[in-house]
Amino acid sequence: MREKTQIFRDYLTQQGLKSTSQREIILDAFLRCGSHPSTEDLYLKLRKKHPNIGYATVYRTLKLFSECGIAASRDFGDGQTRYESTTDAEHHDHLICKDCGAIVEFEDPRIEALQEEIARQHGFILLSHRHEIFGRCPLCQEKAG
Amino acid sequence: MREKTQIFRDYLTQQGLKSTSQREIILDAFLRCGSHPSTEDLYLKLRKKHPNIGYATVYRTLKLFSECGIAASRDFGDGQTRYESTTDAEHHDHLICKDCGAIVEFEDPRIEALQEEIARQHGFILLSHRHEIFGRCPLCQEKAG
DNA sequence: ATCATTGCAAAGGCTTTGCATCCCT
DNA sequence: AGGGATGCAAAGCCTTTGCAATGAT
Repeated sequence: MREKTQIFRDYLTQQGLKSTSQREIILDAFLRCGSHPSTEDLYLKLRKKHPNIGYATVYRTLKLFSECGIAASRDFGDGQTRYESTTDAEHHDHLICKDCGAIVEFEDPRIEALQEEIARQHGFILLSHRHEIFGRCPLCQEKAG
Repeated sequence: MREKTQIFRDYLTQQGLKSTSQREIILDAFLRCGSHPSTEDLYLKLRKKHPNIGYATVYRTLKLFSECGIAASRDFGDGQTRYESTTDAEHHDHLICKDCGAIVEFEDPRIEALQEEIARQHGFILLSHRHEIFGRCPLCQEKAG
C-alpha cells in the first residue's frame, strides 16, 4: 500500500495540513483492516494499542481519506457509515450476508450498462448508484442447516 | 385506494388493535401523499390540519402500515426513513434526482436476473436487494442550463 | 371497565462540533 | 511562534421509548 500512504501524505502537504502520528496510525490500521470498517470498528481496534486516540480523530481522519480519494464512504443501511479502500476495481457493488454481515464485492458491466439505459430512458443523466444484494452466505447456510 | 384502507382495518381488527381517528387520518394522508414520504414529511403535512397529532403517532402508524404490508420502508441514504405505498409493481427500484430529490420508480427483469446470477456465483442465497440510481432529472438539467 | 393509543418529553445511537490544549512545521 | 490537530465532552439529528392521560370496544 505504498501508493496510498503516499497519496495521503501528499494530500496533507498540498492542503497545508499536518502529518501526525495519529494519522499515520489510523491510515495503517485502515489499510490493514478487513473490508468496510465503520468508524467504530476502527476506533475499537485501535484502542487496544493506542488507547489515547479519540473517536473524533478517527472520524475526522476517515473523512480526510475520503477527501483525498483513498477511501470511499458507504452506507449499507445498518446505521453505520462504513469506509472502503478504493484500491480495488474501478467500481463495484456489494453482496452482503444478512446473518453474519460478511461483505463480498462484485462488479458486472452488464448491470452497469442497464443502469445507463434506464437513466437515459427517463431522461436522467446518471451520476452514481448504489446497489446491494442481501442474502445468506455459504457458511451461514451450513450453520443454518 | 379502497383496498388498502380495508387491508389496514382488517389488520387492526385481527390483531386486536384499535381503529382511531388518528390512524384513519394518517392513512388517508399517506395514500394521498406524493411518493416516498418520510415520517417528518407526513407529520409536517398533517400538522396544518391536525396540529394535535404527534410525531410519535405518525412514526408508529407508519410502522403499522409496514407490518400489515400496505407500505414498505426504504432508506435512500438521505438520513431519513421513507415509506412507499406497495400498490404498484411487484418489485421496483429507484432513480433519484440528486438536485431536487425527485424519485422515479423503475423495474428491469434483466437486472433482477443478473442479481440472481451473481448471488449464485458466490454461493449466496439471494434474499433481497437495494438498488438506487442517482442522477439529474430532466427539469434540473434545464435549470442548470 | 379494560387495555390499546396518544402526545409529550426524554432517551438512544450514531455523527458532528466546540474548545482548550497539544504538537507539527 | 503560529495555526492546524487532538481528545474530551457536548450538541445535533433522527429514531425509538416511557409514561400518564385519553379513548375505543
